[in-house]
Amino acid sequence: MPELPEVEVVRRGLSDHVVGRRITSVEVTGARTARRQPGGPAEIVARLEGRAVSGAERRGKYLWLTLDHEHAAGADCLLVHLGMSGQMLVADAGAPPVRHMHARAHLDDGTELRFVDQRTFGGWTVVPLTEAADGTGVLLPAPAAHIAADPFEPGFDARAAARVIRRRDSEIKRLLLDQTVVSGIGNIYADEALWRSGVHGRRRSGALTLRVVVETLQHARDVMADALAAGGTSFDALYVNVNGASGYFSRALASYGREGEPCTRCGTPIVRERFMNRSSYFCPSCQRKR
DNA sequence: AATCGACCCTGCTCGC
DNA sequence: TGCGAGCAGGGTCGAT
Repeated sequence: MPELPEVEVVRRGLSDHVVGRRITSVEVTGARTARRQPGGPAEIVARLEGRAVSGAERRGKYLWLTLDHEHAAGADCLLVHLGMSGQMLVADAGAPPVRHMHARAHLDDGTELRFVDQRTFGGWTVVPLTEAADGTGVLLPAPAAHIAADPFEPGFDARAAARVIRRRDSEIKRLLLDQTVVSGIGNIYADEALWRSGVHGRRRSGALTLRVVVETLQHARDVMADALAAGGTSFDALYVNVNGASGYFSRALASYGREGEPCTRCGTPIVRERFMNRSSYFCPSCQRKR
């Protein structure tokens, strides 16, 4: 479900409703939710109980809550990945349980933070913070230290990312989706960015000019900014995650999900193609393979 | 070393 | 109405 804009909406909600709270007790019932945690569910519980949440951070699609600590060297965090269907919900204590809830943390203000995930590709881990592998000096959760900067970060360099893309030998869409090249872009926004720049997703990256790749990355940033502006508006105080972009999806997407509908630029019907075990949508007239 | 396809899950919709 | 196929915005892992 979530690409960068949706994860950012969740982060903002956590910042408003969870940061500053202390975790009083934790339950982790989903084995798959804890599958990345050495020590499993019990380790997550042990390392969260009694801790205060000091911040809500994000890089790309990776989200984490920083935890209070006595010594800088021991800084750690609750790393959350939403996968395809994960939600972080804030509910009043005693609110009825919901289906697919795999973990929850009771907070000292009488609310509880829930992790709900139908397809179970998401997860929680409590991990140390380390410096990013890209040399920006940003602190990242250790398992996400290899993730590249996302287009919204001050340190993001579109030209540098474009040079990496051109140096690699693969299809441009595949590289846009590679979180170690540029993070935050998923299947929808990759298609939208490629539509905006008029590039077919199967073009080999090395065959594109630097300028076109830079433009595509800028389009990715712009389309995600548009989605964030649209999705960030409808916000329910009780729910941290609000499927923020649903209104945006129905109206503003130019290519994704529009198979058979006319391209808004030229009128040619949008085509859907199988790509990496998912779908790609593009305009066969505006976006030529060669 | 880098690239690519298979795979991990559940639930919903669609066509027969 | 029932049933299988296909699809869904994620990442990881092993084979090449």
